[in-house]
Amino acid sequence: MAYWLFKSEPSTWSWEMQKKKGDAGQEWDGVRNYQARNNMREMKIGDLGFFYHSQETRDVVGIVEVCALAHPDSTTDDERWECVDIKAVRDVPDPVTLDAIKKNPKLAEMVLVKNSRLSVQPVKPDEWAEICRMGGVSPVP
DNA sequence: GCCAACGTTGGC
DNA sequence: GCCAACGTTGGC
Repeated sequence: MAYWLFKSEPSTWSWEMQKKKGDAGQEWDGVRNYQARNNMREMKIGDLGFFYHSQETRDVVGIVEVCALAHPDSTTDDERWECVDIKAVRDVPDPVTLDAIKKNPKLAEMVLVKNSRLSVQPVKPDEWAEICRMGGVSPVP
């Protein structure tokens, strides 16, 4: 079981939109970055991820689960780009802001802090637990 | 809205 | 294979 973080601008694809998809899930399309794609290729069914809103509120607002392995991205004919499907699992009752993450020494090594531009990134188990604690959500759905 | 950081592209 | 130019992202 691995942990991840998915970043999205709410104006493009928000947590509300993701939740409306329910258990059907949604493909995480539009990624045009090799590192992000490679991360998606590593994902397994049942892996969990944070849903992070960039640009506007800059916070972790939800938890998602990988529900389809990497497959060709339906929004392009370019074979290089693949994506997984994810479904919303639950809200984070107390959204964890980037600010709070940066202030927490335990989270100083997070990719979110070190490489803010990577849109799909791995999260370490202890980072997962810490953010769940801060967000008031159980680390296991 | 600005700009730094980063990734990608393409000429050589 | 290098590197300059360019485009994009995302924090501020």
